[in-house]
Amino acid sequence: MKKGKRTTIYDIAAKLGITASSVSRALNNSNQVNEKTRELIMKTADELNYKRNILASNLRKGHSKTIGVVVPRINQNFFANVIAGIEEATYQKGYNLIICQSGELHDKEIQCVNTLINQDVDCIVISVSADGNDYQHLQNVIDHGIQLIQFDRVAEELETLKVINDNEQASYEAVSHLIESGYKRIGLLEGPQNLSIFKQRKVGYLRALKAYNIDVIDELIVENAWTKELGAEGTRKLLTLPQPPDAIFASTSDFSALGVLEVANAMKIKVPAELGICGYANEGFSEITSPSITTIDQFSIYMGQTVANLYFQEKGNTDTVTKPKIISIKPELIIRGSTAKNGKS
Amino acid sequence: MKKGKRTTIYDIAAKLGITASSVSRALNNSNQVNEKTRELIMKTADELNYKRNILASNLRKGHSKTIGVVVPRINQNFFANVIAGIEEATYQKGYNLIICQSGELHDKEIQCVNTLINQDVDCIVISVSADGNDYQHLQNVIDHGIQLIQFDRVAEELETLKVINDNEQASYEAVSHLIESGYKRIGLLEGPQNLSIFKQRKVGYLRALKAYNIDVIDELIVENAWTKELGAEGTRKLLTLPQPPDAIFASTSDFSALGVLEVANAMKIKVPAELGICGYANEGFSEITSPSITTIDQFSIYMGQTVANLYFQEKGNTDTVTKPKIISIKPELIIRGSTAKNGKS
DNA sequence: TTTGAAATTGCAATCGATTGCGTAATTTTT
DNA sequence: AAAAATTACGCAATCGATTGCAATTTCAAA
Repeated sequence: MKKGKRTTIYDIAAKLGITASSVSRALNNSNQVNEKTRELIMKTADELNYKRNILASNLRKGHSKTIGVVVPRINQNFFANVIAGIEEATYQKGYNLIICQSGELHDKEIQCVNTLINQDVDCIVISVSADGNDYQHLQNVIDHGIQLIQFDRVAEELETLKVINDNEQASYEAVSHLIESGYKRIGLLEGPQNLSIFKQRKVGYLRALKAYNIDVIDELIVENAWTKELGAEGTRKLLTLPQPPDAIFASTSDFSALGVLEVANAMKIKVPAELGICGYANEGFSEITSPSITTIDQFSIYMGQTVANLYFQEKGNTDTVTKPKIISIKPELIIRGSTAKNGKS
Repeated sequence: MKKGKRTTIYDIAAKLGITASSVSRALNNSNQVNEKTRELIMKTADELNYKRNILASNLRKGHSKTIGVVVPRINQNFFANVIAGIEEATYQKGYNLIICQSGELHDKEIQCVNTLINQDVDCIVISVSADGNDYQHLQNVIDHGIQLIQFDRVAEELETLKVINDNEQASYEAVSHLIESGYKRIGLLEGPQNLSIFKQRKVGYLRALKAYNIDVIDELIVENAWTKELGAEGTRKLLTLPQPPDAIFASTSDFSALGVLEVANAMKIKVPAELGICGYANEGFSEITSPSITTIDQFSIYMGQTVANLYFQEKGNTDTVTKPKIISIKPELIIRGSTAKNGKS
């Protein structure tokens, strides 16, 4: 085979003295073609090393069998796992994935989405970036008749399909666990409140305090502490307070929880005896710190699969208007050493 | 805009009473179109919310501006980083990425590659799976005139573009470091030898021993210990030997190094005083274990960028035959607590 | 042997954008 | 103002596969 020369259905047809129509039909398992000629076609296709040109096929059929995914960062555990889950579920159905990363930049996110619309993807799956809260570009996706599925970080005001975690409940359970373990002054490291996930986690925190009749102390709540560094910084602030907290819920991530742990270590504050720590996301490392970090597992791979299956399910749906649907996955609290105040873990 | 109805260049042309040719030319910044009409076209395109149908465009142009990536697992730090690097570099050039994971399964790898050929990708970037060493499917890529770039885990016998780490040298330096730190009996956890990367790391290990006049002791070399569990298993075997090693080079990954560390801890063997440990890959967690693990950084994001740039560079190359080219990135030894035998780290 | 129904195959348009070639319109030159 | 040289635009084919409709063939029933 010559470089750059693909064999087409016409080549096959010519060789067999028939029409491309029949070749196409044979290749598509249409029952409108004689069994004998089908076999002949298949054999020849194989001999000529024929590979269908999907571009042409999709152009004709009006779909691309491609799903676009936009995430802040591909190389972040949670997102990598979700993508892995999506890939697994979509690959089986012959769909391809186009991956873009927004890098937490709203502008690049818009660019990515437009690129995907151009690519004629059948569906766009997105977890929005942290900055910006104007969602015209997402509305645009819908207007183009492309299925839109949001996951994890979602724009709540947009009525689309969504797959989320029950952040509030998970957060509530985490804080409840801290309280029941005997911690009394619980600090909160919170994330950017324009992201609903962080807002919900804060609500869960507040609800837990209320449930246990604990007053909310504003100075124990640190804004925007969603990286390891910011987490460490917030922790330093908290632990040098006249009345420092005896537990910190790093609601943004295990990374910030790690920052807490390192500061505590540096300040010779004993974890979990003098300070309880709870993170979020069950990153691989949370299990191997010492002490290991209590955290919340989000079932990220499963989340990806759920997104994919939701798409296929809705695709089969012939209703003209897809009604918004929200699937909520309940995360699981993983109790580890960092909150074993009384030796129980 | 109606759902499912995209505006085409014909719509624009009709509205303006001109031909699609001019619209196309205007949209492609051809200089064969009057400035006035171009502006008119642009404005109308905007009004009609026109988005170019890339499928049609690519079909006509004979390329897809798409690069296919096949890795064993997306959600593995190293690969996620490489992909992030590729994405970053390709996105700027208007290229898209289609991602597939082979799951370390040779058969699925073949499927993935065929899918990508079907998709008419301009280039396939691959890191081969661990099982199987028949590379007909890769030859097939070349035969289809698609650029093939292998990275990290490469099929050496295939003459393609490659981006690799200098595994042997890195391994040599790691083992040299162990020796110079005072360790004398150095065990090796090796990976599947059908993967060249693991073979090279073994060669580096052997070369270092030779350089320092240390005899190779076969019973200190454990085959196929490339997960945390297998690493732990191998370590148990090594440490119960009549003459156990005083250092272990987990040449496969930090995961297996972690396995080593946990077994050592369980057996109350002090690291680094009684046992030195060196891993590979600089996973995020290697920094936060106690002690932290000495390891080798592979510059994974940079590797991804290098792959992408290599593609663009070769694309510009008009030679009919692309000669094989290998770019080797020198990894860096990161010395940490797990090898600080004499207190020096 | 005819007739009718069913099974095959061919014809030609279509998906949307691009581009070589040719013609008309505009500008420049003399 | 006519001739020459540009410039702008249209025509029609093309990329490769799919599909409705028509034409032909096959086969069985009458």
